[in-house]
Amino acid sequence: MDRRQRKTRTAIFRAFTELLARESYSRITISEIIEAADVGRTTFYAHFETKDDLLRALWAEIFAHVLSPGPAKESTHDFSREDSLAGAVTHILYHLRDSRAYLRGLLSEETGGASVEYFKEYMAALLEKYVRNAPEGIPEDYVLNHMVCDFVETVRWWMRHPEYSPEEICSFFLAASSFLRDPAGT
Amino acid sequence: MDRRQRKTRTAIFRAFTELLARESYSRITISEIIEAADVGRTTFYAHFETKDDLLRALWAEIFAHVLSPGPAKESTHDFSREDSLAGAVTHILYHLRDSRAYLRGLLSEETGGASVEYFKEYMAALLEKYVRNAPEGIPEDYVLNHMVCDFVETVRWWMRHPEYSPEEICSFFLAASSFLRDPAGT
DNA sequence: TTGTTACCGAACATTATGTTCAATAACATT
DNA sequence: AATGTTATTGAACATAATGTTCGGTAACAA
Repeated sequence: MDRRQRKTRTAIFRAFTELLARESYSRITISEIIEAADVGRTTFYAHFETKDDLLRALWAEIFAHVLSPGPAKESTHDFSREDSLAGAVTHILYHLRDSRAYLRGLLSEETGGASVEYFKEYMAALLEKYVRNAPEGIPEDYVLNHMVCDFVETVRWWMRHPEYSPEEICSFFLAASSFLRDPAGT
Repeated sequence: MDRRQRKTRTAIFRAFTELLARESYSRITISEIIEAADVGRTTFYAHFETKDDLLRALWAEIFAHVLSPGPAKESTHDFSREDSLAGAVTHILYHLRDSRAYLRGLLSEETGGASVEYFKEYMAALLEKYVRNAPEGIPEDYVLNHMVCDFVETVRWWMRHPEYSPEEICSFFLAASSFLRDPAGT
């Protein structure tokens, strides 16, 4: 990729996340982003079609990091057995904590539903395989939807109570999610 | 209240809900509402400060109906013991079903978070007294928040699967909500 | 060196919000 | 029925944000 393109792209992302740390997504205007990133209006639209497109790209970047391969190269934590439910959830929570400065702006109540929906899509893909033991007669997609919503809401709650550790938050989530069963056996 | 005021107010509500049956809240413009209600621009702003204000008023109206007093005058259903959890939840679901035509537009994913937040506020007040048996060490507000989110998500799911009855939906919700305990004993 | 590509900024069209104001019609009161 | 009050109207206006167009400039890759 052209060095110029890379520069503008990161400048826009940096400006966007800095703004998200201070106000919620829906209140941020493209003009604000342009000014903060110090790029021309035309340039922004050369990279992203809409503000929503930028949002989608940001979520993709967050989860690209969460799902990054390699034997747990991140320094902040290390779980040898991330195929366990608690391990996987805690792993995700650690990564989300790295983004906490602007994650609040992404999940705030005033934020339009779009942002939360992107989050849900990624989480649905991650949690799907852990959904087990749905009581008889309850539709499967209801259960998955439920679990994803629970996780999102848990993270949202966490943003308002940052004093808890990823492990504690994980335990709250697991305690509240009666349908989630660990296929590996805890 | 002045008959003219009443007329415009109901005209605006009617236009608003009709539009909500077709598109989600965030996509509806005030100009659309004005045109559909066939009232002057100035008149709209004489009644509501913003579109959000109209939204708040609509939610208030919905729950005014849900919470309407009297010994179950509604014809669609009758529960003599609505102090039971299942009874209360089913009661609410019946009322929400009456609004299903536009409720989907109010809870749709594209809708800004505001609408869902109003819903949550009312539901938190209604469900609060049923929250029981939170596991040791889990904050109470986390649990309540969780339950409310679960209910909202349940209703949202219901809008996409209208073939289920309020009783069935109630059973799904109760099965998924491990923290909710009926103080009356079922 | 040369052709390509990205960036810039200013101008412009478009759309939606919210306000102002003078005229008109509906209302309540006596 | 007359009168003062209040609601509605429509047009005009200010403001703000989105998204596009275009000619010029600078960075890039060969």
